[in-house]
Parts: sequence; structure tokens; C-alpha cells
Amino acid sequence: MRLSKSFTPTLKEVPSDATVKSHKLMLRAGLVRPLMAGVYSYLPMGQLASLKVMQIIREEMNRIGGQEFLLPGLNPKEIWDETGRADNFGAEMFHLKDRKDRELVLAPTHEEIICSIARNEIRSYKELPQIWYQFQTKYRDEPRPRSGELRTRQFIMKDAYSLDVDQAGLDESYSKHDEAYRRIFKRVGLDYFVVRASSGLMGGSGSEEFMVESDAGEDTCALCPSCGYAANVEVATAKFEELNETATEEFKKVHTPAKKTVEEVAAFLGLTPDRFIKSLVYWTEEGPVMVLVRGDDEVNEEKLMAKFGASVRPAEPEEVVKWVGAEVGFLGPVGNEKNMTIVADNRLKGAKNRATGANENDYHVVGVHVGETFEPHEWADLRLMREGDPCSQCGTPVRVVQAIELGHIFKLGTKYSAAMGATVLDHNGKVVPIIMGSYGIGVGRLIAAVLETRSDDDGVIWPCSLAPFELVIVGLKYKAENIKTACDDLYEQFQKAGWSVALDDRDVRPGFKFKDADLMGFPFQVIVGDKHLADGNIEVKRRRDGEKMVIQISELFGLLEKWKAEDLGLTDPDA
RNA sequence: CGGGGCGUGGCGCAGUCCGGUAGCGCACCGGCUUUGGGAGCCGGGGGCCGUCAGUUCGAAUCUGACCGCCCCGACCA
Repeated sequence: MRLSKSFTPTLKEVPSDATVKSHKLMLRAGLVRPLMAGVYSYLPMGQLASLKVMQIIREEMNRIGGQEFLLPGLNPKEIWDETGRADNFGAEMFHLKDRKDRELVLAPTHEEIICSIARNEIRSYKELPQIWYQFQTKYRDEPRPRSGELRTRQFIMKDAYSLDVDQAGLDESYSKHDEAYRRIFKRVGLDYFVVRASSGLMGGSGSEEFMVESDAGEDTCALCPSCGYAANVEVATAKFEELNETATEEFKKVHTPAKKTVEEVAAFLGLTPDRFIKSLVYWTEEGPVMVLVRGDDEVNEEKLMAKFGASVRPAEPEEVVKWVGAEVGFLGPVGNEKNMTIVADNRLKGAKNRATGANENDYHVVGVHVGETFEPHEWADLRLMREGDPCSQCGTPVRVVQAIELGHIFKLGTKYSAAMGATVLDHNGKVVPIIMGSYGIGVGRLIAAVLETRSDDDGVIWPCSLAPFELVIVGLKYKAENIKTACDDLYEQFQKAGWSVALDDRDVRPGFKFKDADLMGFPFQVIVGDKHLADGNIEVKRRRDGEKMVIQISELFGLLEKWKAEDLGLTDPDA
């Protein structure tokens, strides 16, 4: 590609509405342009990177026996009514009508379509297993698109679905995807980790997320630096040991006027927050529930949902007054046991000499001894894991980091196949619903994640595996005949040798070309200028570490082949 | 949906408080010079100041409504 004829609109200045690194880079390096909130155009360089990503995914999906489909993005709404997901998605699904007033939707995912094909076409267990996948534009009317390509309303996703006749088959399909995903993320150069995740409303028996650590990420994960334990904080648990404290303080009520938060009351009473029992009221399908955690802990609402169902929500302030008789800030378990279910976090087991609300405005109680002053109805792990908590496996203090979710693999089970009648006859001749798995990777998000983790102040640093072009020939003063001849010659030779190569033949100043080459992130730069050409030498630069060498032209190919092999070695799953 | 910020040539911004000829840098076009880290000089082109309504002799500037974009939160299989 000759840059003089190509559309690569790089930006010297950063557009003002970009705040995260990957977004700034994608705009500056000329990969994408915004059209509206959460919708982007991919420009040629962005599309080339995207195609590279998709090809890697395709190769790995084919490797595990996947077959590529292309399913419709435009769907009749009825098919989404069959599984009830038209309602579940609600406003997140784009709705439209055709000219005959038929209700249509833009597909946010494709389980229903897969099921509709399977139920029409697949009759016998002998036709299973199947792995079906596609690259397709997904539409989701996100409440708040943000962070450039990290959360958009229209994005390309590789989604795959496995169809099996039994659980053992699903386990096999699932582990194949696990393996494929590890190879994919390695090949794109991401330092990923895998976490057990909440299956959420998706249903099913298990799921894992493939994550990349990044401050721009929307997920929070606990990582053990010692044993490698990794979990989304939605489900992460810390090791805990039951306390064996002795009750020494006398239980009594104290006046704490207008002191509501744990911090305020703690300061007022001269205690540290961990000496408190924090009491929160939630509404659940079983009625109001009081949740207790240590004063310096936070309730993990995902864990509450796992326990009480997805409709758990914090009680409104008025509801609290009605149910407990005191305002938020003065709530406590003592005397409230008969009023509602009390469920306490495990870390309060055996806790003595604690303080909590008195269920009376402007009063707290101290000298609270768990098991004596009150007894919760249930114990559970309910707290949000924090930085430095002991790892549940090995006790080492964990790190808690922000992470980008790049892929998610699910053991779906029969939720959709059963609802839609996608069944087969098993080897006993019995009708059974197909057991499904579903497996997704966001392509644009993956590119954004690569840029979040592989870039510097000068711009993008592509790994060879994703680079739109592996090499750029920077022709300084290209108008000069000797330079032009040398550049054109090299350009042709590299192409013949199978390199994807760009030639900067533009009539702009050297500094401009250097800056652009760094910004666009070509892994290697071959710099052709008067400085060295007369001596038969040439300069090369490796973007990844900035290494520059002046070598004889005769050595050029050898060096670049070596550099390329090294670079690809860094992302080789078989290495 | 709640809170905050912003909307002025393609991009980045000033001007708005205190109403009176719409500016700067970059980019773009032409010319000359320049050519190893986003060049210099000269000359040009390009703006319904987000939209609509109102106040006023006069509105980018004041008032109101709406639209859009970004951030925080809520939400997010």
C-alpha cells in the first residue's frame, strides 16, 4: 500500500470527547470514526486489523470443528417471544416495524436463531455434536455506550453455539472452546486471565470469562499472585476464619444524634469501622431481608441475587421506616429477628463487642455479641472481596483489578432448546432437548483491549499477528530519484517475499513520517534516506522496543525475517 | 433515568460573565524556500456560532424549550 494513495487520516490532536486510551488511539491512528453515540465506522486500517482478528478467530474455531454461518441481524420479534427474551432484553433490544407493520427486532445475540435452525433440521443424536459460529453485527441499545470501542451499540461479535445430546458432550464442546479461546487470546498478543463468572440471567451451569487487566475495564476481578486463583468479584470469595472473641462489653444503647454512616458513628464513638455491624435492608421475593456485614465491608449484591433471586433490590428509605421503624442509618439486627429474615456475612461469626444501629432514630447499641445478643437466621458469604483479602485457595493477599471482558463461554443447557422445541431422539429413542453452549468474543472490544495494553505515548504498537501492515518503508525525500528507486525496489522485493508492506511515499517532511509511522504502529520501519543510502546502508527500527539499527542493505531481509519470527513467537500458542 | 460538562470553519480552542463588524493554532488551496522527529514566509478559500422560539434598535453572547456528544452514577445475560 502506498500511503500517498491511501486513506489513513491520522490526527495530531486528540478529539476532545475521547478519554480512554484505546479510544484516543483508534481515532488518532485513523482506525475508526464515530457516527453517533456508540456507533463507529471502521476505516481501512481499522478494518484490516479487524480482518486479522477475525481470521485468527476463524482459524481457531475451525480447528475445533466449528462451521461458519451467517445468521440474520434482522429478526421477527415472535422468535424472541418464544423464549421470553423480547421482554427480558426490554429496552436494550432495537425494535422496528416493516412496511406491513410486522414487528421486527435487530438481534442482540443469536441463540434463538440457532435453535430455530436446529429444530427444523436436526432429528437424531447421530447428527450431533455440532459447533456453529459466525461473525455478525450485534445491536444492543445500551443504556450508556462508553469508552469508545469498549461498549458500543453496534459491534461485530464472533458468537458460537455448541449442540450436544448430553452433558458429557457439552463438557467436551465447552473445553474445546476453552482451548480455542486460550489460543486466540495468545495469538492476538493479550496477557489474559480466565475467571469463573456469574452465569446471571443467561442461565446454565457454568461460565468463564476471558479478561485482560486494564483500568479502562468495566469488570472487577480478584487475582491471586501466588496460586493463580482468579475470579470476578461478583463471585469471588476470601478465605475466612471464624472469630473466637470474648464478650467483655456490656450491651447498652447510646445516643448518636444525626450520626448515620458507619464512618460518622465510628468517629463519634471513637471506634474503628470494622467494629461495626452494618445492616442493610433489601426487598426480595420472600419479603424484606436484613443483610449484615462488617462495618468496613460492602455487600456484594450479585451474591445476594444468587441467594435470593434476580429481583433483589435495596429497600426504599420509606419502606425501611415502615418495616423497621427507624431510618436508614440506625438499623440493626438486635430486636429485629422476629420482624424479618436476618442473613449475616460469615465474617461476623463469633464477633463480640460490636456496635450497630438500635432500630431507633438517633440511637445505636454497643456491646453487641453475635450469638448472644442476637442470632442471625442464616449465614452466608455476602461481602465484596477487597484488595489484600486472603485468597480462598491459598491465603495469599489478592490483588483486585479492573479488567476488560473479552470473551465469555457458557454452558447454557436446555433453556433455549426446550423453550423452542429443539429436540433430538437420543440413542434410546427418547425425545430430549438439545444441550447447548454459547461462546462469544467481541472483535472491536478485543482490538480496543490490545490498544489499551500495547501502546505508548507515540501511538499503537501492533503485534505482527494483528498489524494491518507488518512493515513500513519510510521514504525520506521520496521525490529524489535515488530514494524513490531504492524505496520502490524494496517495496517490490518485500511484497514478493510475502510481506504485507506499506510505503510512505508522501511528499511530507521526515518528522511527519516518523510520527505517523509510530502512531500507526507498524511493527517494523525501514527508513530510506540520504544519510545512509550512499554507503549502501539502511536504517531499521522495531516499534515494540524502539530498537534502531543501521545495517547493510544486503542484511536487511535476514534481520527483518528474524525480527518477525521473534515477534510472532511472542504470540504463538504452540511455543 | 439521575448528576455534571460541552456544542463557534475538518480538528483543537478563545470570544459568552458585561449584547454592537466572528477570531487564533493546526489542517486545506496557490507560490517561494525547506527536507532525519508533526517546517518557514507570502497570498487565499471555508463558519445557518447545535436547533427552534423569545427579549432587544441590534443576540455566538440574555431567557426558554428541544436536540446532540462526553463523563460519573443507575443499568448492563
